[in-house]
Amino acid sequence: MTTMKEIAERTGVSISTVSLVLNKRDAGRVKPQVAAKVRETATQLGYRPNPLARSLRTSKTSILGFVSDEIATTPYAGRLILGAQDAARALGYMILTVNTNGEADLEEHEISTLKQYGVDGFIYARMFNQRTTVPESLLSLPTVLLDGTDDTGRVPSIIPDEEAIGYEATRHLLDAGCRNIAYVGASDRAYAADSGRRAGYRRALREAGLETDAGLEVGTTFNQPALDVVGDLFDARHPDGFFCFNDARAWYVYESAARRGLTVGRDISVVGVDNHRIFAETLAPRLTTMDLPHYEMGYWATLKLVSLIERRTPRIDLPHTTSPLPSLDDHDARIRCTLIRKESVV
Amino acid sequence: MTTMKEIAERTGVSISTVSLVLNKRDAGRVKPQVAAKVRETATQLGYRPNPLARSLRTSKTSILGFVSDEIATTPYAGRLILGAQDAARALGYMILTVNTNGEADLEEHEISTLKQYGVDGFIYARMFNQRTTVPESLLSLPTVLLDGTDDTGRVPSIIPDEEAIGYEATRHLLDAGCRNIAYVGASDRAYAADSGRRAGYRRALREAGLETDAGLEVGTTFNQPALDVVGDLFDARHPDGFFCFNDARAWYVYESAARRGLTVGRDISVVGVDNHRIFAETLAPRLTTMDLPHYEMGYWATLKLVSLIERRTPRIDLPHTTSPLPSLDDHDARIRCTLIRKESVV
DNA sequence: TTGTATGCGTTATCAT
DNA sequence: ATGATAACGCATACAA
Repeated sequence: MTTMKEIAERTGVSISTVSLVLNKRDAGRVKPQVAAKVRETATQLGYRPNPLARSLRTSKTSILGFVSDEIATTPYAGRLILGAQDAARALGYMILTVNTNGEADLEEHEISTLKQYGVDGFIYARMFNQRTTVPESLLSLPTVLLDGTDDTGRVPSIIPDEEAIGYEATRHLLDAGCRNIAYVGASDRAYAADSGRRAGYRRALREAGLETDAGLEVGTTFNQPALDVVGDLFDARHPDGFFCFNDARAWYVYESAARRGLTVGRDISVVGVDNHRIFAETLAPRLTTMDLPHYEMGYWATLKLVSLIERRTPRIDLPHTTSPLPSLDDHDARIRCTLIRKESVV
Repeated sequence: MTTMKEIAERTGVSISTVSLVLNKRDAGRVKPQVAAKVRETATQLGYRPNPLARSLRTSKTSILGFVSDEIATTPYAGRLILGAQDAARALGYMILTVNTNGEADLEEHEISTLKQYGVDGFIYARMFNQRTTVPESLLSLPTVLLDGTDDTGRVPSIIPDEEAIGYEATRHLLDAGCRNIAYVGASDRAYAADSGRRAGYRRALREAGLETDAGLEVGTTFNQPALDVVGDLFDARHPDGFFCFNDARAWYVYESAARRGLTVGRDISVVGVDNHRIFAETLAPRLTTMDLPHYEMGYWATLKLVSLIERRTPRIDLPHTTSPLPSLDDHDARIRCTLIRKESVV
């Protein structure tokens, strides 16, 4: 690791001068020839500043703390983190990831450890959109809530536009010709996204001139009880289209259909929000799935956080994305889910 | 953030004394009463050392670099990271995670950034056990390969004991009474685990006095081609038991069985290695799955790395685990997969 | 037994 | 236009 001192010695100037040049603070303060020489030897020696020493002086580490409760249990957590890290790299930041295993005291401990390491701000991430109380201990630093809905509205948050998701999914089924469309949701109230998606589903039906009907809306848990609920829905209402809260629910529809001799993609249409990605390998192309824009959400959370930290809006270029981008100035940025794979709805 | 300086002032001693006491270097060097007073005010003020300042002095950051290629694409990556982080926390380390998106030059850039931040060592992680060449640039620091097999054998690695997995899975089927057991593997040669599991499968058959038979071993890709291969296997050999490389493969068996009027758990037995965890929510309890010990692997990788860094074997206490633990002294630690959920084999 | 001095790599103030 | 110098928080050899 080459230091400013070495550059100073090789160039025959003082460390101060090197610092000035390398921090681009030489506007009419250092002779251009000297500056050029400094820069030259710097690149020649492969100089990279020591962020730790710098932060000792500036109390600014360019490190972001990423606090999440259950990194391990959901597969798409990775995309959240990936997006956050890509944005961080683009903006010159690193991310220190920490998980709390859902334990409050461990969470406090990890947060204070992160503060010790001098993080410049926090991303507080949930793994699905749920009502969340941001820990008091975070509020002393810039904080962004990711994939969660803040109870108190004190911190900005990045969440999927659940209503739009429900609307788009249902429109997709309507466009495919379905007229008797069911909603298979989550009965567990922890899934805050359920009500938004259901609302979007209803709006799409109303706009199409169809009646909403509570009998076509069910909520399930898992396994046999879920199969029972969906089976009853099949037998009582004979829907021709299903909007499923996630792919676990879609599977129950698929299974119930099979047991009745119906084929998804021919006799009935199914759109599911994909959480697990297993269907990309198995059921496709018989099922229409919508990807939640986790990558984009992670990316935008970092962008938002950095704009808070630096009190300026960073230049934006989000790679590989199809989602419409929210405004960084919104307190709560809702990201729409637009990616629909495997067009196979009848 | 309270500093040593503040403690020194409050206690009426010098910073050096405070440093000595707080680093437990006061063995007959500082008067016990003074030491006690220092410790008292330290806890009273809630002193936590500044790791960045310390590392500037010691060039030892207590930060580990975690380099992985595709954090996002596999769901169990999270468990690898979780295990690594839990171990890191227990040992007083933090983990700086970085992902390379499979791009070699990005990888080099991230590694050098990690070095800038002064990481004490690297965990180079793959997301499934595959042949891997560890980048040259890592070798200047202690490095452990996680869930990958090193080509050159230069760095220690933590991998699943694939042969044991294949053996245990097959034994499980044998114990359930199966006598005509098929292996549904992965045809893509990138899956290095395939050959080990197949070998374990064969050993279990031989030990049970059964013939191995290439006609009972297939390899699949995905979707319709996979369904075709498994369907042919059903029709040609009528197996009564299936050991499946992963749960995607298990699904093809499940689907093929259903199409032939056979029920898993009654007419045939299936053991699959669980990668995606979706089956816990859907197919269970009809399918027997084996969990890969990703959490433990992450944990052990960190433990191994820290023992390399500190040149001593850290105290060990792995929480919440059922896997037999490998010796830290082994160059390549193989971790057995022992967790079998949902006992439902006929 | 305790304190002083120095340096880690950087930034920033103030002379020159 | 450039260079000493101090300071950030901590660790340590050396002095007292």
